[in-house]
Amino acid sequence: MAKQTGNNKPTESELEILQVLWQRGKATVREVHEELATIKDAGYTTTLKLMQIMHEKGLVLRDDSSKTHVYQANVSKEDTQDQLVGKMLNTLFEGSASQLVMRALGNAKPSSAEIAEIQKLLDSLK
Amino acid sequence: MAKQTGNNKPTESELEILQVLWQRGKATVREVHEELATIKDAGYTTTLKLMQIMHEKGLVLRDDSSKTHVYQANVSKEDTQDQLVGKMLNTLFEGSASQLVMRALGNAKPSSAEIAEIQKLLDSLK
DNA sequence: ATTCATTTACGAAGACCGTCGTATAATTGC
DNA sequence: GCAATTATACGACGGTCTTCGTAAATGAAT
Repeated sequence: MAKQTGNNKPTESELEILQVLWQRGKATVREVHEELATIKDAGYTTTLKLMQIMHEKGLVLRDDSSKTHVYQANVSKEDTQDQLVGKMLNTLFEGSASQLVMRALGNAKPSSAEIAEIQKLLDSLK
Repeated sequence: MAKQTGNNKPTESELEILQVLWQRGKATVREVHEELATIKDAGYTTTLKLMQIMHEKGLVLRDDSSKTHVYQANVSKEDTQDQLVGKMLNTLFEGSASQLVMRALGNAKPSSAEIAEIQKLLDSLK
């Protein structure tokens, strides 16, 4: 999976599309569009155009051997998460991960299973 | 401190300015600009314009009783953090706070003091 | 008072983003 | 083969963001 080069972070709409691609692995424009249609409404050509631009940017790979092109993500979910979490850490939490964690945990009540999982990670960090 | 109304989240540049205002409490355009100059270079009027727009949007308060206006944040750091963390949770972590936490903790090695603090919060959540 | 520096106000340019309309090409169904 | 459907390509528009130039107002210095 290609490393993300610096400051070309995906936009909001591109993230939505990446979400679908990360989940499905490969997908056509139509498939992505239908799935997106459940959470927003935009025309088919809008999704198409966005995915074409993402292809130009290198955010996705495209198999155009048949008429209906098949897309897949070219950036990993993990790298993207790191990139955006990192940026948020700098611009909003002065680089303090624990502050971010406190705020995330404080608001979104995690289940006890999730708490246990974090507990485990915490132990391994000590 | 005014509640943030829905989807008018501050832009990247506006966040940089808010950072300065949160830190200093009150500040003139010049002061904000000088501080920003240490991390980016843009003209003075650029900072001025941004702060004027932020004032229109209600992101900052302005005291213009003297020629040199004095600004202060009109949105709290905490609300802004919640707003952006929440959005990131939805668009990148499928609403799972623990996943976000894991990723934040995994990358930015927290000190043992920070770990202890998170531990405490975790206990209180159980 | 006249200059000089500082400040605000304002407009506008350039870039990017999301949106869509429309044209063209390919495939399918009859 | 031909019409209908489905896909891609492409241009363009409106909005927002960042940037800056320039003019006008204010205040300070001599």
